[in-house]
Amino acid sequence: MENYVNILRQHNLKATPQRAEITALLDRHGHLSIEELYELLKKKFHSLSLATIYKNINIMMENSFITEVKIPQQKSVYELSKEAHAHIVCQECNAIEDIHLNLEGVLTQASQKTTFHIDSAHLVLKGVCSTCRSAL
Amino acid sequence: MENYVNILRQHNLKATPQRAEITALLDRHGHLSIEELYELLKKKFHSLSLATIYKNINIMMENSFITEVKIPQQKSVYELSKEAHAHIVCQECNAIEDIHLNLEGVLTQASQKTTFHIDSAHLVLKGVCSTCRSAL
DNA sequence: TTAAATGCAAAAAATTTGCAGACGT
DNA sequence: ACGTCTGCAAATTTTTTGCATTTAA
Repeated sequence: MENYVNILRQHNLKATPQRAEITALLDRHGHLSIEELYELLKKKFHSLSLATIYKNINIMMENSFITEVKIPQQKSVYELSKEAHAHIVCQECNAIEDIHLNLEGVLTQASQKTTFHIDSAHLVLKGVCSTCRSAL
Repeated sequence: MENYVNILRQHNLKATPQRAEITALLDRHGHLSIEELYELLKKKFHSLSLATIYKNINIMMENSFITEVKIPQQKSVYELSKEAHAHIVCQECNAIEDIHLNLEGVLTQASQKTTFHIDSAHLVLKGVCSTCRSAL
């Protein structure tokens, strides 16, 4: 947990216990929605306010400490910022996995087909995870 | 406009004037947010209710007539459903362009790196359009 | 010690619902 | 004529804000 305190400070965020726990939860779970975070945080901080979560999510995003992942047909989830990567989401159980892909090919294609200068790519794949697939 | 009436009916939607106009606006503008739609619709239907927009957006999505496009750091926009394609968004002026890309390469990569069975891909590119670029 | 964070309550914004009257088919 | 849609008002849900108190540094 001392770990999380340091990484918070590196992002110019005061290391409060609530923030350390948010960090720990995101680290452990990978991706969590606001309500999921709230439910989990409340176990440790009984008097926790939703407002605190929103304020922290917002400042953590401003400081590029966490990133929002917008997923078609679902609520947004948040993750600790890391190098660019894609996501794959299970349509059955909503499990989310990070997946590192080489997008050079598509980015080259894209630059040829548009007059935009491209800065970043956000890719979300939808499918069915192996657990759900074997359960069918 | 007769056109829009037909395409609405093909999707099992009663062709009301409000719906025809929503269709026309999406067809003309490509991508619109809820508030943009509301502002534009109000010009034609002074007594229009936001509730009507929400109800229509929802039923149109259920009937796969329109599709929501979720964009990082911005409000969602809606478009008439068409064959799968990616989007490129200007960070300066929020302009959105459709872009058809061949994703075979990444999908192949992805299937090799995950145990998920992949059904669809949602790709949003971020960058700067040529107009904004020359304005810098 | 001081600026910033928390928690609470209230406010604002976004979305949904219920219902009476109007309208599409 | 029937079932659905619209518009309005009210209800929910989601997110933000203000302020007194606490707390990290």
